[in-house]
Amino acid sequence: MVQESEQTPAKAPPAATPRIQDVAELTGVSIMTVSRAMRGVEGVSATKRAEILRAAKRLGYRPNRNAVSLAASHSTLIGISLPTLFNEVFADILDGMRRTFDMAGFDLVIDNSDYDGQREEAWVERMIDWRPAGVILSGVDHSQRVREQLRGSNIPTLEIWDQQDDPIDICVGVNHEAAGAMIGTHLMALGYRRPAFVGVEAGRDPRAEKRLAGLQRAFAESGSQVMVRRSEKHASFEAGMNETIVLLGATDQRPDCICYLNDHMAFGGLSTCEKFGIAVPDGMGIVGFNGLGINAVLPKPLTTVVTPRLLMGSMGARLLLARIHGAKVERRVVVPTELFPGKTTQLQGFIAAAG
Amino acid sequence: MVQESEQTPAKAPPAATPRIQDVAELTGVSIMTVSRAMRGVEGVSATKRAEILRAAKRLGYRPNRNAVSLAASHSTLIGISLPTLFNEVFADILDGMRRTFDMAGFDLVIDNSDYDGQREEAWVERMIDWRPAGVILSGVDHSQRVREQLRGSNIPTLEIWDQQDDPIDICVGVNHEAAGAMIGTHLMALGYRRPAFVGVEAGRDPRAEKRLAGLQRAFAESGSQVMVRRSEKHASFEAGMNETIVLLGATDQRPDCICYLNDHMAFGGLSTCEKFGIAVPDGMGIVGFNGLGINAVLPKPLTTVVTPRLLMGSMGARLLLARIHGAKVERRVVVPTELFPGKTTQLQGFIAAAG
DNA sequence: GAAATCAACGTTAGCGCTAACGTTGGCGTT
DNA sequence: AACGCCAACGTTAGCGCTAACGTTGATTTC
Repeated sequence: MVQESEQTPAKAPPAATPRIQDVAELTGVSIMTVSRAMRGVEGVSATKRAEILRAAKRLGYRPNRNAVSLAASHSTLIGISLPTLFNEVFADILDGMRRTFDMAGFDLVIDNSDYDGQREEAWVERMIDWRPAGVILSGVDHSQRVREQLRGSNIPTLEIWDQQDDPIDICVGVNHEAAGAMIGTHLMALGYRRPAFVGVEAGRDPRAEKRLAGLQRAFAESGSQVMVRRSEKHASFEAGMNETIVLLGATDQRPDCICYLNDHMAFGGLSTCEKFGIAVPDGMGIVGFNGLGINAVLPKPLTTVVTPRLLMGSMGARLLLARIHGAKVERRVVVPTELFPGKTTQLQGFIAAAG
Repeated sequence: MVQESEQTPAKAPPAATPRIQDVAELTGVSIMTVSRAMRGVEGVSATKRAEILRAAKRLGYRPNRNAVSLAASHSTLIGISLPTLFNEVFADILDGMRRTFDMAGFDLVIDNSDYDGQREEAWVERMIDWRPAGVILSGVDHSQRVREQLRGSNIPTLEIWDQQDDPIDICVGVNHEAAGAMIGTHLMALGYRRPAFVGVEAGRDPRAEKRLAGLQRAFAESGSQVMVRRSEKHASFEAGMNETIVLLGATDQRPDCICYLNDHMAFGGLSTCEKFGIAVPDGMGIVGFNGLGINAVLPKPLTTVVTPRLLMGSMGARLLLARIHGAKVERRVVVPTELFPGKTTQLQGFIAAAG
């Protein structure tokens, strides 16, 4: 009989989580009006909007994001791939971006690739399956496939921390080659002639390689070769110590200054020199990179290059947001770096003793 | 005329991204069969499955995760809230979990709360809107609202790094109070009687407070009070230096040993002591926490408590996965810690010189 | 050899929302 | 008074997939 369906109102199985329908019924409007009210788009009178919002709050209604994402054909997720999380640089960049995305209502899906291109490639592919509002990659060195996939799917993409003329979409970063050259020029002016560089295995950190290239270019002017040591481990205090020990052991051609991949490594190098009784900066110049927090309290602050990581993060985030909202934005933003002359290099030029 | 619709086949607007429908048409089966084949569930012959998979690959078809999430009433996202990312402990825990979730096809939505309960609360609420497969929180100290929301929404929840009898759902962690007591007992056995503790502001790190409580409980047996210094900054090398300087300045009641919130702080303390000409361990005992990487290469390794962070991460991840798949699992797992006697505390008991 | 069984599929009905378009009634215009 | 216009709603048709329940034909059972 027809009665049955009336006796058992099919509409409301005691739903645990309220749906938009429930709010609509409670307020006596259509679900479309609720949708409009919730999203804050126009087409609802102020009175009704307030009423709907009150009802939603009373029911504890919150839009199901999966449904929103499907209906809107894109999610409010932002995918972000970093090489590693245990690194002050990326932690700072992330921190700079977080607030901006948070306030705009986006959630971050984070992955760390361990500096592995394959992993990044696989992750980008999976990320696209979420139809994210945007994707953020670190650096500008990505496989052709990654570039194609992101461009093809038309997802706003930000490359951060490094930069180039032809980014996938937009980029905000430091000119690493120039930063390296800046260090080299500075060291040459101070009279250093036997430079060394301590980094990690080639390919593990493309930005560091660019800085090395800049360093080499600068020193080439005085005909100086840059000795290069690459650690197989992370760019840490420990690795800095180990590689420095090796460099100090080269008695025939011991360098007169060492540039490190970052401040942590440089601090390890500084400690090693002091432990071995080598005076810094008189017997050895030490240069770090990034201007990390640790440098502010070291008894002997490192000569380093300060990178504006928080700024880069927030700027990148705002740019990507603008891009997501369809605004025309700069494709390439180069943020400035600054050389900080610490106490681990000479104060002024000196004549290097012949090797 | 009716012809129109036939002349313009409405089925295929030159879709950029292929849908399940496209694969179905290409293979000549229903979309349901494609769905089954893609997900690897039974109900498809091996031949047809292979054929479908080949077609999907050829078209570059990948399921839209938003649609999957909506249809399945839950997503393959795992929300994870950490107090901070710039911290080896949480980076390690995250690292331990990552692989497991990665292989199982889950993506991580990460947030860092900056040790702010309000932020965590807001994030949990927003996270639930994604109907995530699971949620991971750090520690066991959460607001009542967070507990209710997660329990009410029936989302598998893992609390990690700390533990208690009544977790929201399941927990995997260290017994911090016991670890603190272990340190205290050890120090007392070595003859130390004027202990100090260096941490951060109360409430910022509940785990550290529990360790302090354990330390106090142990030392109470010998009637010793624990001097407490709290930094307003992060628990870093720098903060360790600063607070140690203050403690060393207390000439009337200078402590004979200092326990730090973590190894980084302890290293800062060690450096400070050496800088001030205070012999370690003879003039001062130094104890860290966690057994971080840095300790492996320090010339004078710290006495510390080693926490199995990677293990905790992978164990937690596997447990949560099992929970997600409906298995009955332990609600509470306490992972063991180990005291590592370094060279920053006495090797055996000594009679403390009277203050 | 008829009924029962079971892989291997297909059909139907949504998941919970939004885009796009349709409707209504009040107000100004000439 | 007839018309146009425009807020302020409602209706319709999906977004792309899966759960649950058919259907079918070949194989098994006694």
